[in-house]
Amino acid sequence: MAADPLSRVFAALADPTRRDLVARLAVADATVGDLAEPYDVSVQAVSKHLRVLEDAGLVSRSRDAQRRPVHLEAEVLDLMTAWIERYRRQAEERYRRLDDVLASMPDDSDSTTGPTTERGNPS
Amino acid sequence: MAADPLSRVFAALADPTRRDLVARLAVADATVGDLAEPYDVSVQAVSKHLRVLEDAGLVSRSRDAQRRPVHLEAEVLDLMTAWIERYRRQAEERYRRLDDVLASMPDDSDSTTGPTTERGNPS
DNA sequence: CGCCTCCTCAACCAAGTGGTTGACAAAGGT
DNA sequence: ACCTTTGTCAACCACTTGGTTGAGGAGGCG
Repeated sequence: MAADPLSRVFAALADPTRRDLVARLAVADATVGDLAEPYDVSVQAVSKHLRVLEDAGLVSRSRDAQRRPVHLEAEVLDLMTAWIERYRRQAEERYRRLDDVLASMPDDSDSTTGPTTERGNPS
Repeated sequence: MAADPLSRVFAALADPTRRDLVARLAVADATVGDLAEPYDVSVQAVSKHLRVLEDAGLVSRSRDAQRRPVHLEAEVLDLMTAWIERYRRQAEERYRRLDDVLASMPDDSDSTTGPTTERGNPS
């Protein structure tokens, strides 16, 4: 399974059931049984989902008698927002610069096809 | 494949190669060949990755002769940040309230074990 | 002690994923 | 007109995934 943390977090949240679990855990800690109840899948399936979330660092399980209360570790979410925001902003910045270029260019029928012209090719 | 848009976006970014593609596309549009060059996988593999990104709405492909310049559609990222932020904030809020409760409670040796006590059990 | 509850582990299965290779369409270059 | 470049489609493969059932461990309860 994907070694890097970021992939694990993204993958963990790529499942609707898992996202719903996170949503519910944002409200309150809960036991596996409580969490499983609304969905019509087995408790084992939910337990597996929780393990995925745990491996992603999104959730922690402690002990309370036979119960294993699940707790949301929300900090990991910042990892994602950091990544996302970085590139969203970068893309925005690029569009802004492109607009500037286009604005300062009266008309040039060759470059209207695409911005491919200013590509910085590696190697 | 996961029907809902949010799952598709999360799943799309759960792969390091795909995240790298997004990162590079944030800088500039590029052709499939350009994008494939740095990785030591086939062009077909990259083309597949791009399709996943496209299905997630993260990327669009146009035409320029035989080339198919790929363009990043950064707006979809907001879908994710919206989701993430919502629950991160909700969790934070909860911790704040819990702190308040604990602060207003001098000492109660029974409730120190866990916050399980204030669980709102359904049905 | 014996049972019942809560949960995980193990084995299995169908479907999806990331990769490969091979064939081929589309468009230019010569 | 050919050949080359650029990219997709299709078939195939190993592996992962989300689900199932069955067994079992850990810990109260009568």
